[in-house]
Amino acid sequence: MARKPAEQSVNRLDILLAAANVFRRKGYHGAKMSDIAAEVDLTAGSLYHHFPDGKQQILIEVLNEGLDQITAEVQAVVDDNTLMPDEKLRKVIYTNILGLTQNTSVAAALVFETRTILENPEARKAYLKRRDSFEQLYTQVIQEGIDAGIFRQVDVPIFTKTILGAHNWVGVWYREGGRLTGEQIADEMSNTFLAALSPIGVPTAKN
Amino acid sequence: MARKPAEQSVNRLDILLAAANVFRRKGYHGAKMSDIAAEVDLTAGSLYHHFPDGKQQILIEVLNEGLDQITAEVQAVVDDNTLMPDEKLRKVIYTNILGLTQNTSVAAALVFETRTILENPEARKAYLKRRDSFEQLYTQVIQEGIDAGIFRQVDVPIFTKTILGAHNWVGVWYREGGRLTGEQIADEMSNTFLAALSPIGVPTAKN
DNA sequence: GGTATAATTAAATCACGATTTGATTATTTT
DNA sequence: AAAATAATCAAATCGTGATTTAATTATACC
Repeated sequence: MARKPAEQSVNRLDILLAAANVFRRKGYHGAKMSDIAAEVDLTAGSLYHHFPDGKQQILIEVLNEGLDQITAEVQAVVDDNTLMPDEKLRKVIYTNILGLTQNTSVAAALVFETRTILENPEARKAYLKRRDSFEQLYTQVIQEGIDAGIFRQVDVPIFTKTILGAHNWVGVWYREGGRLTGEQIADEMSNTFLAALSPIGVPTAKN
Repeated sequence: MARKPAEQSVNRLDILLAAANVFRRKGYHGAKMSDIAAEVDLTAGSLYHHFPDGKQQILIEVLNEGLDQITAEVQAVVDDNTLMPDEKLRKVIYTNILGLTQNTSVAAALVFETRTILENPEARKAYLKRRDSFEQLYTQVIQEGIDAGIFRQVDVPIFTKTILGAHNWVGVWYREGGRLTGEQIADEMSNTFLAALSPIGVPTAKN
């Protein structure tokens, strides 16, 4: 039954990537089906052969695939029990940022287009669940470090959102061929957050 | 000539605020002129009396006003020469975050809708200039601290974007009436970045 | 080679939403 | 209370863009 797909025809993944590119340039609502189609040398109507449920479904799959992939990469680090909390967090941040710089279109979609998917009641719940799981990876690692006395006592949810906000933004401003490589940026940012968690030298709030 | 505006009629600022609210809920492209109008008890057509140039002009003014206001608040702190670099940065961060939590609709627009304005060639240049000036406020304060030997030697542009990314994200997730007040969040986050700049306890990169 | 299925297209359809237009009502000025 | 101007509305207009449809071409399977 399941016949081998033809070699030259486009597949779902091609289309998702193309869509992510167009979304980055114009945003979801600004992206015409014909724009996405053109990106893979098709006509607008042809997309409905691959995605019968249309434009919104394409967005949903871009975000789900994108989030799942980055989650898997980070999860692998979290599951590595040979790492101390500080090394682990450093590697988590590094992995996360490198992932974003390697696929900026999807990274940007995860920042800018999530809101759109959240308006869809069915997709909403599933997506929020995924996103919470992802966020959990960070809270978990940070909490472990605090419990182990390696990190100072921060407000874990806020610190997590601080990291994630900084990360998200990388997907927006990073451009290949810029002053720094993805690796250098990932290094610098993991240094920053590790320093922020260092238990010594905590400044006292003056406000 | 300039007659006093009628007491009950809506003014431009009402409309800009209303638009920001709708933009937050639906995004610029998802926001109908009738949605914005309804928010101030008008019909879609009436908006053209106040904004002859239409929807995009409304967005442009929302972003310009919003950015100008937050810039002014931060600038005032930067100009205070009685502050040491670390106190100054703390206060800058605090002020910035508090500003965002106090007007989340505009804050969200500054994150999500900037891309739209950048597609408009005329508005683009002016807006980028404003945004650069704003970013400069941070790079300047951070650099001063490094030069004074109070901060460790970070990559200033990256550190700035790290801070700004974290800030931007506050405007997205913060909700009034949540676990923490805007002040508490501002405190926590300024602690984080001040700690990150602390010259002692710098962890060595292991990647 | 013939048949079933997949991939694609060109040309409708169809709704929606920004903007325009031509009144109508309110307010201010004198 | 006119006259002028501002604010508003209801009802067109008008283009655009997602989706549908019916046909055409390509590929896989036997």
